[in-house]
Amino acid sequence: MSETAFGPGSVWLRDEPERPRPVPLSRERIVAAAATLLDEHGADGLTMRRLAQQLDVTPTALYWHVKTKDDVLDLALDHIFGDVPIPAVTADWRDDARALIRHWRTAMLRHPWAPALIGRPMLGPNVLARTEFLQSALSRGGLADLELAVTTRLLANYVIGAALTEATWRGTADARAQGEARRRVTADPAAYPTLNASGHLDADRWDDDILFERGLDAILTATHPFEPGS
Amino acid sequence: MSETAFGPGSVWLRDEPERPRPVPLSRERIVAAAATLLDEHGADGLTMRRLAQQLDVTPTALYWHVKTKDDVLDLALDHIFGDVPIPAVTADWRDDARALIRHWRTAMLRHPWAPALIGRPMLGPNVLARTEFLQSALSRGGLADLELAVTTRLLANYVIGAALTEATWRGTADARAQGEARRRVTADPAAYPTLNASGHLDADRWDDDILFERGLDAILTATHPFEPGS
DNA sequence: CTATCAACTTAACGGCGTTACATTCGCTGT
DNA sequence: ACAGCGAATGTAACGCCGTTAAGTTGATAG
Repeated sequence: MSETAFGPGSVWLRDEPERPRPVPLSRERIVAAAATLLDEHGADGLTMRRLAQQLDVTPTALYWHVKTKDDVLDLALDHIFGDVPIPAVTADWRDDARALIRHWRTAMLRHPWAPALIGRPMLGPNVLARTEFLQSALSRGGLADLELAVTTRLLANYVIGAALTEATWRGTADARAQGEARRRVTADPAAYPTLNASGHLDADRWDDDILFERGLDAILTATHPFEPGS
Repeated sequence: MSETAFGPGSVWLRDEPERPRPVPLSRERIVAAAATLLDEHGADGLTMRRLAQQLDVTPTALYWHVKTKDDVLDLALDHIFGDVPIPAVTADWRDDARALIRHWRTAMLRHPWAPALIGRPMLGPNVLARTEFLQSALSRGGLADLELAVTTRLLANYVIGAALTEATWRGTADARAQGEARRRVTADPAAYPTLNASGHLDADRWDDDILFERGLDAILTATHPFEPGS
């Protein structure tokens, strides 16, 4: 015993909090917590107050590390792009591009709040790194200048649109609206002949993964500048 | 004078409001006002209170015609799809599809808040009508079953993604972030060789309209089932 | 003339993002 | 050992938000 049994130095009598500030706050901790909250409660479930509570901190403390809530969202969006694996470079540039886009979509579907958040800059380091890989794969395939720009945008916009619509479709709340829309379509076959014939509103007529993959194939096979091997 | 000069019947002394309820409220008036407000003040600028004020009504009055604010957003989104002209059917199904998609993009860019609002059902009557036209054009081209579903989604996702990213890019606030991103990229040419070479962050290197059009061409020329004329 | 019911208002609740200001913590120089 | 100081967090509050419960009006029908 290094102190007298119940002297003022006894641990049990001191009322200081056990771990007053165990881990200091930081931008990264905030962003990680935000991403978790978004995964659990959706986009509307993220509030500064909840975020602070999750970090054992008052809401205002966040504003030391972050300027505004929109900043948190921007950072969270770029954060999850860190989950998109950058594939190894292979001999087939098309496979490389395909792999990246596939990973891209998968990551966004794993965090369904993310697609809806695009509509923000998308200029974070993680996004930039993925874009660099994509463009390098395409230019390895011989694309340059306008062709390169067109295809980059085509692929990026396709995966963004796909993730957005698929994430939307999977939202549980849609079930009712979806059913009502189908009823409206089937009720008026004259107005919607093709929609009825194709079963476009039958959610499970075609598998989303297959549809996406075939679309991706269509883009990439349409992309043939001069074949570098010829 | 049909009344005594200052009798109780004089118009000037009666304090009844001139036009107590000139135009009754209605779902359509609400949606139209919402769309206007969204155009003027952006997505964050639409408040039930502001909306009510614009309609000379108490905020709560809106809730008689509409269940929730999200309803207003859904309706406003479908509303602007009414602005997408449905092209006349021509001999070239590709031209038909192209025209619709073009109109689609134009409408969304005219209302930059709209792309960010997708991430909602998109099952309103106006959207359905446009989708019907698109699918009918494609099936006129000989597409069916899986091919039809793939191409429909490909086109829809492309235009959605394009509108979303373009509307984002044009947001004024991005100027700073955009500059900073470019600085980061140019500062580290080893990490972003292709991005630097291609000028992917130079916003005005390529015209958005041209990029979109070429991408659309790529999709449509890649789409050749059996040519119906052969 | 009164009953009904749709359409709107009054009042308020709880939660939100954000700010101005006070407080504490941890270090640095003496 | 301690003063001082800036970085990091807390307190309190402002104004706005979406939404609800309960009252009030105004036309219409019996």
